[in-house]
Amino acid sequence: MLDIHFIRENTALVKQGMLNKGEKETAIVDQVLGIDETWRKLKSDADQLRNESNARAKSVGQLMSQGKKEEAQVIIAETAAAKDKIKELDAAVDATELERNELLLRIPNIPHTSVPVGSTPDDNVTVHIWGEALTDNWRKPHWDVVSELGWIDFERGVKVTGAGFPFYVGPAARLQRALINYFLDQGAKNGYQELQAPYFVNEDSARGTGQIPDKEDQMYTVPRDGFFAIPTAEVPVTNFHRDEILGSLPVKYCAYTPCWRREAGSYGKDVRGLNRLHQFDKVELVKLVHPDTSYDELESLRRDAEGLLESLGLHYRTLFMCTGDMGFTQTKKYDLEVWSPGQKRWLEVSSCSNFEAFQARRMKIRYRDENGKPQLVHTLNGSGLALPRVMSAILETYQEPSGRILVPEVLKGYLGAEYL
RNA sequence: GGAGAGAUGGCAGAGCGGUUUAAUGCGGCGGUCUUGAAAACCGUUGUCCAGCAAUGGACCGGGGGUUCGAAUCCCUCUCUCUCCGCCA
Repeated sequence: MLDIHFIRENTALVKQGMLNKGEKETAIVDQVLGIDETWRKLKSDADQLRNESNARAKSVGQLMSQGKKEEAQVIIAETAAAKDKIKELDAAVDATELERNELLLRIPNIPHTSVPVGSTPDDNVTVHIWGEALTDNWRKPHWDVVSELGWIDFERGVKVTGAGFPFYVGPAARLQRALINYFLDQGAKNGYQELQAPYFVNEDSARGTGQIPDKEDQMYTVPRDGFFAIPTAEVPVTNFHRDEILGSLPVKYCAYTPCWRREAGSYGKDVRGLNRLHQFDKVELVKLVHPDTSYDELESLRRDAEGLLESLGLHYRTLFMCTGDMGFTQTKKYDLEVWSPGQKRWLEVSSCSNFEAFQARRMKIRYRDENGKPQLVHTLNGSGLALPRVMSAILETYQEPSGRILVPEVLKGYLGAEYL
């Protein structure tokens, strides 16, 4: 969430940022400012009454210890009315604060000034292209490849769980495992500490990274225990340091986890084969950094992710996302899209974002500045990388006319074979 | 799952109804001394909210209650530890 002081002092900027992100109206900003003003008034009234009450209680104590019981009784009698008033004010303060915070959670982060203003994917800017697009017509889409070879069993996945929960069989399972190991090893080389994280999180964690409110519907839940199945490792890994003051920055983590997403409303070619699943594997990169360095850290994060695609020899492009195509929580975002030669289309395999202090404020993740005062860190994350679409791209890029699939050079050591 | 014990500042650890504005020690920071360092000594050192500031308020695991007054008493929840049970 945004700082209420910032909203107070930069009201127009916040409203413009909301509009650029595609929000239809900004009334919520005025609403939150009004409620904040009420809250501050109530709070100072309550503080003052409490101050008087504390002073009275203290003088009762003094009189009692001096044996002046009757004088003490007089003050005790005076106190009854004030007591009720304090209780009443406290209730009003709490209710107002709750309302204010609920509204604050619903105001999006505002885009960085460098971000192109736009409302559709056409307004995204391609900032980097690597490799050449394979366009041979003999290349089959990955779903044909895997069904002919029996490497991915979608039907049995439907039987056992439902659509979007496939089984990977034999070589596909091994390729998946090789990719996970390769990504984690590269993460370690780039200075990210490996973390094995919980696959379920509590409500506070889901709120910390911004899944709650409003995006609950994207997550699977375990109602009986109050858990959410993680939609990305970003949630547990960023929350690792929730409510902490960090000793040194930056802090960099990589983590492999499965991810679960309900993906309500998706259909058609978007969900064909491995394009969009309810459960998929991903290696995630997370950084907690000093505010002065966060945009440099975003560039190096992006390069770390791009390096993985390059070493795998996969044609990709990097998009600088426009204001309207960014999420609720980001200030700046790059998407990496890999070329799928069988489908002849781009597939998103990584999203690298800076959140500035938006998540850190919710999670109270801080460091100490040169004066020893706690300050909020900036948080960033990026996929490094999402597995199924990388796998599609490999199956389509490395297939030979004979139907065999060559193993990318960097994975040969992991798989111990030339061909899958 | 059952029984018992516990949760206090960066850490350790007192306090169990009114000089607690949370003792004391360690650690951190500043200083004296020293060519420099160590040791010793002196000072200082929590977080959050409102306020330009002075200042005021909140916080002793979370929530609620008793009281003029709660770290301290009561209820409740969560977590940790010890023992028993179960178990990959």
